[in-house]
Amino acid sequence: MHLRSDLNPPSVPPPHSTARLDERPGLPLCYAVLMSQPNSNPDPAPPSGEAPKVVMTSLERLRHSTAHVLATAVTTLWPDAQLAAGPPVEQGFYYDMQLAHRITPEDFPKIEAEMAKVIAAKQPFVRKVVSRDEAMALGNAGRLGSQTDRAEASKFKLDILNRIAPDAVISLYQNGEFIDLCEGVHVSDTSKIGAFKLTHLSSSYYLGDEKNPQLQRVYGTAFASKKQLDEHFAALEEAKRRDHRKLGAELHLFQVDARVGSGLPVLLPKGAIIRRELERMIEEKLFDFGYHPVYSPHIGSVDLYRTSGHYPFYAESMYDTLKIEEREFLLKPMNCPMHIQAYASELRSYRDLPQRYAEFGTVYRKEQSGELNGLVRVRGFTQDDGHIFCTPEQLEDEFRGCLRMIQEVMNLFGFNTKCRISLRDKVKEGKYVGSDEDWARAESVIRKVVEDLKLEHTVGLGEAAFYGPKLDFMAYDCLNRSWQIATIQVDFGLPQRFELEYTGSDGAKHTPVMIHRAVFGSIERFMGLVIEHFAGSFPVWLAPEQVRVMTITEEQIPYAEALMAELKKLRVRAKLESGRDKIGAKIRDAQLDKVPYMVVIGAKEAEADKVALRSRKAGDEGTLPRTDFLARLAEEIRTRAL
RNA sequence: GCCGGAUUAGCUCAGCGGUAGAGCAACGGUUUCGUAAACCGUAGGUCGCGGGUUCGAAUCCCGCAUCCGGCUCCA
Repeated sequence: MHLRSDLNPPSVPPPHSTARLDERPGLPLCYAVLMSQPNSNPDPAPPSGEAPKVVMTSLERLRHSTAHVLATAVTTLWPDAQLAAGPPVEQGFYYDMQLAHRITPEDFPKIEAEMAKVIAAKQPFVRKVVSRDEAMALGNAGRLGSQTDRAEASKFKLDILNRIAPDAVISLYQNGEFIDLCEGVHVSDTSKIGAFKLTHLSSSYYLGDEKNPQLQRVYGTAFASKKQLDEHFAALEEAKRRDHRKLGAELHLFQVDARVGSGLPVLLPKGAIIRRELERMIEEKLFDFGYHPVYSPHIGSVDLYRTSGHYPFYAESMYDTLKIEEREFLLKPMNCPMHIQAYASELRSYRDLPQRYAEFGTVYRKEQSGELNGLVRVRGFTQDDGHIFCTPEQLEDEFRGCLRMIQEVMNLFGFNTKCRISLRDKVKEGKYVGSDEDWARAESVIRKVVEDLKLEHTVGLGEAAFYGPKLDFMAYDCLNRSWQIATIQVDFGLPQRFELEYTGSDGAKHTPVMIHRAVFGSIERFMGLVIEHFAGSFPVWLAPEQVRVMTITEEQIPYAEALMAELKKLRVRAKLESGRDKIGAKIRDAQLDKVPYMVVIGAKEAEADKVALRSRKAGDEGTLPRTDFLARLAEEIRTRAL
């Protein structure tokens, strides 16, 4: 399980529901597009013949058209290019293509110059509805996604054509000599594209399938005006400033060092404080919600995971087994089988249920090197994992309890998470275990609770765990990439596989139901997202250094030290700065270290038993009695105020 | 893992075929000062690692490592 939160700087467009896409993941993307999108309301498509059905915002439309302009430029420069898909995406657009020339960033000016010509030519986008046969004929002549007939057929376009529903309307869009198989929608002509820029390159697999050919993907972005384009890049720069990897180094929170290993972060003292505070907060919630803490080891018999089904389901992302006296052990990839053993440690009666177990369980997974990312995607991480064993009758209430706990925690941070019901995709045979009835029962509980609470959500087909459906919560990083954080998973399967039982009021043996749940998901990931959410300016309860006391001259050191002693008694993390720097310099240092409260002690304060308070947020707050300050501070920490 | 890019002092970066540079930080000294930078000085780098080309490589070429952006994966 993995999760993200809403940390967007105001200037970056907020994430947006991807419900349409999620609901129909089987669709071959492109042909047209359908994706998420920034801004506002969809504009109606311009009327032209049989109007396209695609719904797009004006910005998406502009970007989709820019993707066609990119394709036009590319096919001018490299007529052999085979185009695949070119949709708008959250930050701009891309076009996937296959061509002999390897495009590099050095090619961008050349391509952009060619695009500028197309835009200057004011080429109209002309929509034409054609029969399947007409489209096939053009594809076979290499004419789709190109400017001329070619020796080689338009292979990807033909493939897409074959995937389009038999009764679908097939449309082409043409600008200049460039014709593309495309569902629409487009701006009226290329001159409507105000400002654009190619941004980066990557590769992609055709239709997103690893088994398909690898394509070159060119990304760009476009806006109606140069001003908006500039603002977009300025906002991106701003967003990068809150990158947890950058802040992690600047604020000495953590380090990922090759000498330890990729994806294996070491939390430095200041980062460790944040993690401890997060854990303490969760521990209080666990107590409130009636959980029993348990502890389990870092390795366990591979048989445990054979029984659960994790092995060999995920064998390729587990580390190799360790052999100890002829028995095989796994570096723990999941905590649940161990918690299951805790449940099975004694006979259970229905009177004992629900049993709720929780642990900060560290697990290790062989993540692909290209996926590693600071604290948010690592190879060893700690789940704030919990497992609830209950009767089927208790399931719904327990599920609600999990949801409430997640909401309480998210509210503490002001996180704005997105919620997704993750279901299995029945097409993917062999990816799941358990009976259809159990899957249906589990899904209905999730849907019922989500609907009762009117929780805004999307549906992710194929996102379920192999043993059951789940409700996942996503948060967003500084670049608006989504990460899974909290999750609640309903599982009828594992209790059966492990033959768990409880004695019912009827005296007969029954199988309990399990809920797997996590609030942070991965503590490391959550920390990374918290860092970005607050841009390193943590609320007092989380701040590694909560108060910095600074003196104007040496005269005030005794008073300042007495204050430090009091702070220590209150378990406030404070540091005394009594050096010979000017107060301006001391304040600047504290401000750069993002210390929430700065206390300035000069002769006047020492004399009157007061403190001159400066907050990171509001600046100089004037003087107040020492005791008032201490009371305010303690209260803010106790309530975990934002 | 795949495609592309990057890697120069603790940090941010300049240098791009001819003896390694700046600012900040660090360290030493001077300054006792009221809300975001006092002054002077010192030290600090086998230019990611390994090979190659060259009279000569931080600069060019080839491998590898790590990081960054995507892709794929994500119990």
